[in-house]
Amino acid sequence: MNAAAYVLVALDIPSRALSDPFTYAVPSDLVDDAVPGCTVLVDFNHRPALGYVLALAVTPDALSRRASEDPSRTGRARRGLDPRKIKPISAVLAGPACSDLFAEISFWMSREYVAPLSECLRLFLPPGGTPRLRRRDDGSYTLERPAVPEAHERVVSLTPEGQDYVPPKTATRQRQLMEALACGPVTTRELNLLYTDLSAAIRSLAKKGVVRVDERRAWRGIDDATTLSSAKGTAPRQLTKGQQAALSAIDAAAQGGCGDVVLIDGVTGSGKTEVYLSAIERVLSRGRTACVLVPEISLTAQTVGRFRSRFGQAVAVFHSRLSAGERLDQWDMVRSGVARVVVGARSALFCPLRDLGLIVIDEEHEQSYKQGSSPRYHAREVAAQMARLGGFPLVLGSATPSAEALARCRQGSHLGQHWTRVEMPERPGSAKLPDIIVADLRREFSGGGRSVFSRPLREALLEVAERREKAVLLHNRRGFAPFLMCRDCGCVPTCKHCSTALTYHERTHTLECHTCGSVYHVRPYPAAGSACPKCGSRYLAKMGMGTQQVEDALVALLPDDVKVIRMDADSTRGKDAHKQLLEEFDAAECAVLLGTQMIAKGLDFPEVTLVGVVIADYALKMPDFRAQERAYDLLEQVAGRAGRGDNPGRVIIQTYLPNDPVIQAVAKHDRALFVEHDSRQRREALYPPYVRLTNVLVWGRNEAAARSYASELARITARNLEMLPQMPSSGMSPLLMGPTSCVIERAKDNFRFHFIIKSPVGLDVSSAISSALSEVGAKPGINVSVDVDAYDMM
DNA sequence: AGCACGCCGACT
DNA sequence: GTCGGCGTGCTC
Repeated sequence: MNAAAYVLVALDIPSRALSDPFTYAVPSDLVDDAVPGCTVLVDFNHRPALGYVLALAVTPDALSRRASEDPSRTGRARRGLDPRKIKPISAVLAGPACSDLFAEISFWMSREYVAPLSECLRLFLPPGGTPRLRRRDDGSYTLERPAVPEAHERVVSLTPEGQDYVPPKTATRQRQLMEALACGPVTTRELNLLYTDLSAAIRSLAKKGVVRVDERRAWRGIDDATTLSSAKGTAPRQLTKGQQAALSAIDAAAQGGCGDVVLIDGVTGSGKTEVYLSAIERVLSRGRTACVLVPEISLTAQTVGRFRSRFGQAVAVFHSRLSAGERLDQWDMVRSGVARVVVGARSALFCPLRDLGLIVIDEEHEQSYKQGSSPRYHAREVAAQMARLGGFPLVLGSATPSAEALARCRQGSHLGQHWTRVEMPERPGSAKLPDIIVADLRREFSGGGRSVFSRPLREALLEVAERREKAVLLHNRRGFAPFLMCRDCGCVPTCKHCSTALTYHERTHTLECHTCGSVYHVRPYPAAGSACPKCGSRYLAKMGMGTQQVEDALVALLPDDVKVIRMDADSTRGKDAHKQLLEEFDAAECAVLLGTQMIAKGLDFPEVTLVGVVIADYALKMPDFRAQERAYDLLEQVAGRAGRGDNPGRVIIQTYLPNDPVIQAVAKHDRALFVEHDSRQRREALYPPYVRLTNVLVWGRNEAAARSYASELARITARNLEMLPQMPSSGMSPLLMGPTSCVIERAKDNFRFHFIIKSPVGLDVSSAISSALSEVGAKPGINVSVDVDAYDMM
């Protein structure tokens, strides 16, 4: 017997100060249950605490050595642990529920992203399914068990003896039941859909031994429509050259066993999904499992359907719209091994797949792969780490790869992994690239045009109406919202608690703060009573355009028989609203789909002959070094919606900046033009991927305290950065800028300060910040958030 | 995180 | 003389 007497436990207390695991002894009666990944109750500092078992050992030394061996730990070396201090674990509360890599990946994430270990571990836990400890007012603790119950269903089947049973002539219900069971077992739920209450018949036939009823675990979250029609989709007979090249690159990476990365750089419609499916097929045939990440926005029934029709029952799906019960069941499908392929958003990376053999990240450049709250990880980086540890390939796919991925492929390797780019240029079938017309709004304006639509777009829309075709109109509101401005003094109303400009909501006549949610009632000019908060002028007027306003202009322009469908965050709030609106657009004879970026991704309607971009400039002129990349991606994607059928289609982009390189590159179908422009700018201004960029945010109610904490933290961090072994080959030393107040200076009555670190790739910024944090120490009322490889720096 | 220990002011 | 404020420090 090799019973482990000791375990390494990570406490479920989210504090950076408690990110080191603790050693506990295992009483002999718990030896069988205390396995890695299980939840335990321990006594910690004379009070109960929850923890997760990370590793087992026969002696306590083995565990402490493991922790101190870690070369990245910069604190003073862990002294030998006094064996008398070791306490036993009190109980095992839940079984192991984790993917194989959970302990190593949590450690890595905790260090890399300067996050509490327990926050990283929680990502791996069953959704809403672990016990929690609650402290009551009297100081005692109570254990809360998971609130989401498992679902079961009952299956009725014919017994061997019951095959030939003939019900009495008068027993209609029994005959119906026998009829239904003739082609195999049926669930009681299905019987209730087809017939009226058969429960009495089931009961009496079960008593006679003709049928039997089995209860089994039900998997909520599987769309019946897609599984019932699971006519297995098969691979196309012939793959394109590009697809074959991509597959052999993936094979080579799998053979290598070093966790190499393959970037599939293929235009929209070049068949990337087919490459994923084929690669997954090979992984499954080797008895391993696969995980596919898709941006939340394109996680539609269409996408999931492709996987389910190929792999049927074996596919679990994770996205934000699942209910708690559905989420738990999908998760259990993975844990129990029923599902061997997972398709989901960012967090699907952490579901309990065993023998993971492949990770695919589709639309690799998408921002949504970066988590916006602690631990602020990037799914691409976590996946790369998993691939490295598991020795399996990571496949990235994109039509507009991120600058980061392109740079690593150009380099050939990154942090010990090979990065290979495979190009898939061809668009199968007859589909041709659409013509792109840039409509110069400056000229429109000076010519007296005050309409939402320029002449070319107006005419094109009318032609679509006349020819009974379809059009897609993009109105991107990200980073831009309608606001009020005083025409006399130029003042823009801002939130009392936050310094953000308030957005104007026409329907409710309210100004809303999108940082804290405050609502102010106001009416703009020409309503009576409109007034500027500063100078009192009546001319407080609306600026910018909401989707509503574009919709109104569209309805006014087009004849009544053209259907106008608006799709944005507001109109897709309901459960299936997204799907319903798309179906409506599909069914219409002649229609215009007007929407925000959600319409740019993944929809495939061959009858669309016109794509219009109402104004491209909001996306371009954001104060963010990635704005150009995002704008290019958005325009490219939306342009790809045209010309999917036989008609090549037209794209019209309205802009005040017709000479901008991004617009030019899109218009000329020349990505190289954009990549060259963007990478030159990034290199010159020292932005990723040429450096790593880390944002450290400090906030608190007391302005002076927050400011001085930020400068102290910055000072110590700068000192630590200098102490790190430098990287002369990079040609730069780390740079710390700030601290300064944030773009959003105040939020929810907190004052916000931040500093930014630009460091050579490969330098351990995280440890410099970590040790600065523990040196400066926590201060009540002051919060710190560290964002390594930050995306949002407002 | 949370709680104990500890060292200085205003109270029965 | 004690009660209690919350500033460091430790928890396997």
